[in-house]
Amino acid sequence: MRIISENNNVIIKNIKDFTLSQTLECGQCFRYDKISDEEYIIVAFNRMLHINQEKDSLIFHNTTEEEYENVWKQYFDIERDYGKIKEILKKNDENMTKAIALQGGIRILNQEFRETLISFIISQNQQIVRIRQIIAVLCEKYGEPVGEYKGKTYYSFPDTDVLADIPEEGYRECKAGFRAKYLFEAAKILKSGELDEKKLRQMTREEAGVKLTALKGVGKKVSDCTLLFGLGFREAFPVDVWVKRIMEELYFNKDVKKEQIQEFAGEKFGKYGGYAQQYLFAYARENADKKLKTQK
DNA sequence: TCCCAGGTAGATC
DNA sequence: GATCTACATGGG
Repeated sequence: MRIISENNNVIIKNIKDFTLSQTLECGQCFRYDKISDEEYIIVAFNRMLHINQEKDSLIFHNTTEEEYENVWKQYFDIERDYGKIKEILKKNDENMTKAIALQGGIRILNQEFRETLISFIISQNQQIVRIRQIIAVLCEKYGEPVGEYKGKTYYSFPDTDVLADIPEEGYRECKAGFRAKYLFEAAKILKSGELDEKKLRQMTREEAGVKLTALKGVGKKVSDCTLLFGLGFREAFPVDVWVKRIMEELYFNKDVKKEQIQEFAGEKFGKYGGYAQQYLFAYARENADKKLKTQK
C-alpha cells in the first residue's frame, strides 16, 4: 500500500481487502450517494467526501494528506489487516469462506458515536431505504451544509447541541414515527454528558452495552450496532432478522432464539464477531436479492 | 390490499 | 421468565 498526493487528490495504491461499494452498501452506514460504479459522495465527521475506487486504487477527491491522515484513514479502517482477519474466520468454516468470497471487500467503518446511536435507534423495525431517507431529512433540516456536488447540497449530521434542541415533534416531521420519543430522550442524554463516549470506550463491551440499553428505544440489537460501528467494539455481534435467518440456515438448520445465536457467535467468532456478522449480513441480503430475481 | 421492515417496551400469561 | 402485541410509516 502506498499513499500519494496529486492534483488535490489523495490516492492509495495497492489497497488490499477493500471494495468501496461493499463497504458503503452493506448497511453499516446510511449517508452516501452512489454517483457511478464504485464512485460515491459520502458525509461523515462534518465533511463531504467524493471518493472512487479503480481496481486497487482508492481516490479521495479534493482531499489533503492531512485530512486523509486525520479523518479518512481511521474512518475507513485503512490500516487494519483484513487479510489476517478473514483467514482466521475462514479456517474450518465453509460458511464463512462462502460469505467472504462474495463480500470480502467489506471494511467496518469507524463512525461517529452520536450519529451511530441516533441512526440505529431510527433503524428499528424499518427497511434500510427508509432509514436512509429519514436520516437524510434529519440532516437537511438540522445539519449544516458541508459541500455540494452536481447541484446537490450535502448536510452534516446535526451535532449534539442541535439534536438536544429538536422537539419531539421535529423528529416526527422527519418521519421517525414512534421512534421520535426515543430520539428526543436520547438527544437529551447525549447532551447531558451522562453517556460519555470516552468512558464508554474504556468499558468492556458488556458494561458499555448496559449503559446503552438503559436508554428507551435501545435494546440488544441497537446497542450492539452502536458498540460495533460507533464505539470500536469489534467483538459485538448484532443479531437482526437477516443475521438470525442466515445463521439458522447455515449453522442450525432450524429456528432458534436470538440469544442462542448470540451465544454461539460469541464462542465461534470471539473478538472477530463484528467482522463475521457483517460478512454474514451481506451474504444473507445478497442471497435474498438473488431469490427475488430468480422468482421473476 | 396485505405483509413486512438491520426492534423494543410494556402487558400478560 | 417466556411470549404476545402495539407501534408510524411506506416499500414491494
